[in-house]
Amino acid sequence: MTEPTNDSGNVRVRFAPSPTGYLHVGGARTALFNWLFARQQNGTMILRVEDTDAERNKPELVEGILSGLNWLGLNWDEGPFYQSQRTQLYVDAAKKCLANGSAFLCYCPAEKYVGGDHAEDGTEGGQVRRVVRCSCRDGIPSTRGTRPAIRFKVPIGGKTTFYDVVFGDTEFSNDDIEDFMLLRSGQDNEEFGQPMYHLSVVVDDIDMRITHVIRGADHLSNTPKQVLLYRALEAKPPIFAHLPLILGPDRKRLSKRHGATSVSMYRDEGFLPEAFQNFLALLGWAPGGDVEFLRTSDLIQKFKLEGVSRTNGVFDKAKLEWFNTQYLQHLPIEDLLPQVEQELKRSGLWKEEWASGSGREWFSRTVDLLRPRVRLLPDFSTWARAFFSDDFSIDPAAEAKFWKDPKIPDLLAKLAEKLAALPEWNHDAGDHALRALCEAEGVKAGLLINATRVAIVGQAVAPPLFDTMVVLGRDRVVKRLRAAAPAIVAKS
RNA sequence: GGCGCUAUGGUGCAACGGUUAGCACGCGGCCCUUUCAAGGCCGAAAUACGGGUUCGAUUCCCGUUAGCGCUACCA
Repeated sequence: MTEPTNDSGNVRVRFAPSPTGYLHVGGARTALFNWLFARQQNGTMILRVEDTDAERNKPELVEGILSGLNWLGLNWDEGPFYQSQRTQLYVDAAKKCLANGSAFLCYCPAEKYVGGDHAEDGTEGGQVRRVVRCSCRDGIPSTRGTRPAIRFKVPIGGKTTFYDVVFGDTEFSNDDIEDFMLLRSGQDNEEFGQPMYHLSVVVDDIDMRITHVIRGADHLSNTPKQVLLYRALEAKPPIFAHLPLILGPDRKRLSKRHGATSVSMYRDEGFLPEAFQNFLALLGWAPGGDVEFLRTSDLIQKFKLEGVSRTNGVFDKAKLEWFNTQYLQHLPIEDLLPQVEQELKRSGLWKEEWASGSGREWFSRTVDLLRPRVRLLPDFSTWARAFFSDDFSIDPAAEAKFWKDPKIPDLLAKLAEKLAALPEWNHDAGDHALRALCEAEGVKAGLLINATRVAIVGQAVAPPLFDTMVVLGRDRVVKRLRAAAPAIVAKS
């Protein structure tokens, strides 16, 4: 995945995370939409790490971002490329702008250009300073003896327009665009310092022949600057598609305050990647119509940039959980098995005999029996532990709920012997045996059914009893029943 | 402050000039029942506000309001 490959399709897209944090939900959705579009168009997906800011960049985070993408099944065809290793390209481009008059050497102190949220110091007569046109752009250095930075020389007057697949034709007045920084001023012996975002993005998108820039709508207002840069570098701008932002329940931009915002947290909680993908795809996009359960292949087939919403959306964890249960319940069993296998390996309950043959069949039947009641993958190791291990404990709440009746120990003991003597072992045989016993003892079948469930799986909640007994096998069931009776007596 | 974007139930989407405004999550109720889920049925719940345009506006235009974004020698 590191070597550039020749592209068969002509669509080329990229996902360009900055390693200043983990892969968050919004980034994952951007990556997903790029990926869906690339795969559908038979195009090329490029991964580019935007690590030009040496101070904020944390190289160790790259690995987490890549593994998050891998977990979601979002693979790439070229890269990862690192901008920190491509500095010369950006410097050359900036100098080209300088040479053709579309950029200038700026000697102003940084504070002069500060605006917006950072404008406390830049206030002038109560007015917040915004667009700055300093004298440097006309070749008159504002300050002597300082090292210059390179700024883009935004045209005076006129408009910059571009087409966005999601937001349509968009235009900005050039007079509203500040002369943005291309290259920082140099430190020590450097001629110039680090390249800035707009420069490196545009240079790379040109160099990598990106055809569609699919990214968060927070970049919509940045786009005219980049369009101006494309022109200055004599390149044709790509097609833009800006995606609405993902917000927390309080309608603020999703952040750590909202709990889990990193995709790795969802992986660790035990969500199925395909369910997560399905959920994410439907946040800001819909195929039209009422279908919601869309597997990866469906998404690839139906995805359309034109169908992307322009409205910011709230991340709704309850809906994500619903998607997960849908996948747990409706996935072809063979697609679910490997995930459960992985979970059992993680928790140390896995046995090699379940890997193939009759063991695999048993494993498949058991998972199939369990899955309507599972919400997250780890439930297989915790709630359903008794299905995979003899080392399990009786849930105190289940005990309190279903072992109250003083007749229970005796009934369980009798049931054990009755089951042990059964000529055959299947659902109906167990059913009949239990009901016959209850009739003879004059108790309701429900009483013993519930008590038996607790005895053999340790839980108040489990699959239907007689199916559970079949899956567990006669030996286990009888053994657990025999153990339960004296245990109850001992406690009371 | 300036510029930009957005506005359908609590949430995610649908309806892209004509529907009793649809679906899903969540919520409430009922059914099923061997626990708990699942499933089935039913219910409460929305076009931000004000003007236009039109025979007719959720849909097109303008304004207001609100939210978000950008406004860094961050990305």
